[in-house]
Amino acid sequence: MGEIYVNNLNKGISVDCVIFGFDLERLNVLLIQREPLNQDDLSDLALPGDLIYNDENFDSASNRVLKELTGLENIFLEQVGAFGDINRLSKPHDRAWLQSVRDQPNVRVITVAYYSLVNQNSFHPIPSKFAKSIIWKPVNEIESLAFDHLDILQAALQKLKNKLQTQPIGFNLLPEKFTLSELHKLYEAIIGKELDKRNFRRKMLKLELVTKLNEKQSGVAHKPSNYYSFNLNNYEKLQAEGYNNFGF
Amino acid sequence: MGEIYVNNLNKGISVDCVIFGFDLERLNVLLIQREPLNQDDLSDLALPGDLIYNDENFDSASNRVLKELTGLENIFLEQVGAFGDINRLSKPHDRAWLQSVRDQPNVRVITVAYYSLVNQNSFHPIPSKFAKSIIWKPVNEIESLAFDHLDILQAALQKLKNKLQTQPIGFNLLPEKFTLSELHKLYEAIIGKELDKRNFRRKMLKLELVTKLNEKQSGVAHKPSNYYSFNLNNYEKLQAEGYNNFGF
DNA sequence: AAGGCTTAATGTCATTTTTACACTTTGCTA
DNA sequence: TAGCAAAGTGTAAAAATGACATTAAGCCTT
Repeated sequence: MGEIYVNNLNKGISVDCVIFGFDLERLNVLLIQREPLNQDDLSDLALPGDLIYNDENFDSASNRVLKELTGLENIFLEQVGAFGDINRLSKPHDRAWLQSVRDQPNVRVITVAYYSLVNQNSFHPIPSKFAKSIIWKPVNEIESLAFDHLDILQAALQKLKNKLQTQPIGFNLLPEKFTLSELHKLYEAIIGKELDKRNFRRKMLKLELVTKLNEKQSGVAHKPSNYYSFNLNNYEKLQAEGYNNFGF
Repeated sequence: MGEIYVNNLNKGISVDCVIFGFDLERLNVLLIQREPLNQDDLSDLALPGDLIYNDENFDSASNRVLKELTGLENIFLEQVGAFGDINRLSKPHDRAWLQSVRDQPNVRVITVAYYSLVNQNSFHPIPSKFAKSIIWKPVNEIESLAFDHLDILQAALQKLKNKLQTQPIGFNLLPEKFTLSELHKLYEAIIGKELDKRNFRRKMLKLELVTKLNEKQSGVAHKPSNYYSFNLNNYEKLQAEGYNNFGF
C-alpha cells in the first residue's frame, strides 16, 4: 500500500475517542455510524474520530472532535497511545469512505487514541458532522469496527482494566447517588468476572471512598437498596498517600 | 508557532526511545549527544530518536532508529504514547539543530515514544549517524534534555513504575545470574524507596520466579551471595493465571 | 593465625487481609 | 397475606504483611 503516499512528510494525524459508558448493567462503548455512501451501504460502526488541525494539541483535538461528532463535552480524556499500522486504512470499504470525505484520501494517517469513562445516563450524544447516528454498544458484543478501531478499543479496554487495579475510576461511570450493587456490577463488568458480594462490599467500605446516604431506592419490587455517594476527600487523601490496592 | 507549518497534512512522525538500564546501583537512561553545530555549541543530551519512513510501522521504526543511532538491537520496546505539543520543537537551540539536519525543518513533527529495560552491562552502544556520543545517565540526575524529551522520560518512568506493580519486569534489567541483593536494589531504584530486606526476599521467593543456583559470588570481601536465575516457566504460568500482585 | 570488617542470610510474632460460604430482611406484587 | 426478588449481614480459617536483630561466610589486615 506504499504507493498511495505522497512523500515522507505528508502525513495526517487523527484522534479517535473510546468513550466507555455504564448503564448499570453492562459496559458499553459510544460508536458512530457514518453517513452511508449510497443506499446499499450499511456503513460500519466506528469510534468517533477525525483529523486534527495543524496548530492543535492532541488533548484539545480529542475534545473538539468528540464534541463535533457527538456533542459531548467536558469529558476527561486520557491517551491510550498512537496507532499507525501502514495498512490501518486500507480495507476497501474504508478507503471508499475516505475518498468521499477527505481532500487527500491517499495520505497516510496515524491516529492518537483517547479513552474516557462516563455515566452513560447523564450524557446524551447528538450526532453531527459525518456521524449519521450514535449508539451505545455493549463492549462484549462488538465484533468488528471500521479501520483498526477494534484494535484501539481492545487497547483502551486493557488500559481501563489496568487502571482499575490501582485507581477507583469506577466512580466516573456512576451517577452521584448509586447503590453498592451498581458499583459491584460495574466492577464485574470491567474486570469481566464475578466478585463475591460480601467481600466486595467489605473492601469498598473499608476504603471509605463511599459515604452512606440517608436515602433508599423506592418503587423497586424488592428490598430497596441504600444510596451511597463518592467521597472525593478521602479519594484525594488516599491518592496522596500512594494507596495502590484497588485490585480484586 | 503556527506559521512555520506548510499545510494540514504536511507532518512528520518520529520515534524516540527511552532505554532504561541498571548498573546494579542506579537506574540510568541511555542518552545521545548530538553532533555540535560549531565549537561553542555544547549540544543538549537527547533521547535517541528520528523520523520514521512512510512505509514503516512504529514498532519497526523504533527498532531501526535505535539501532542506527546506538547500535543496540533485539530490544523489546513498548509504546509510551504520542507526544505532539505544538511547541515541542520550538526552543531556539533545538530549532537551529533541526535546520542543520532536516530537509524540511519547519514541518510539525509529532513523536511516538517507546521504552525498554535492559541489563546495562550486556549492551554496549556505539554512537553513529548524528549521535556523536552516548552516555548512560542516572535518571535522578537528569534536569534537562533536548526538545520535550524530559516530559517523555518522565512519562516513561511512570509507566515503568506502574508496570512494576503488576509485572516482574525487573528481570530484563539483570544478568542471567544475579543475586537477590541486586534484585532488591533494582526494585528500590525503580520504586524510589527502601524496602525491608527480609520481607523483600520472602515475597520474591514465594512467587517462585527465581531459582537458586548452586553458585556463589567469589572474590568479594564479605560473605558471598548466592546466585539466582529467572524462572521463565513460572513467570508465564503466573501471567496466564492473571497474577497481579508484584507490588510492595 | 587471629581478629575485624562487610555484606548475606535467616525467623518470629502480632496484625491485617483474604477467602469461602448461607441466611435473614425489606418492600412490593399478586 | 403469601411469595418473590434483591439487599444486607458475620464468621472462621488461611494467607499475607510489617516490624524487627542476630548469626554466617569469606576476605583482609596485622
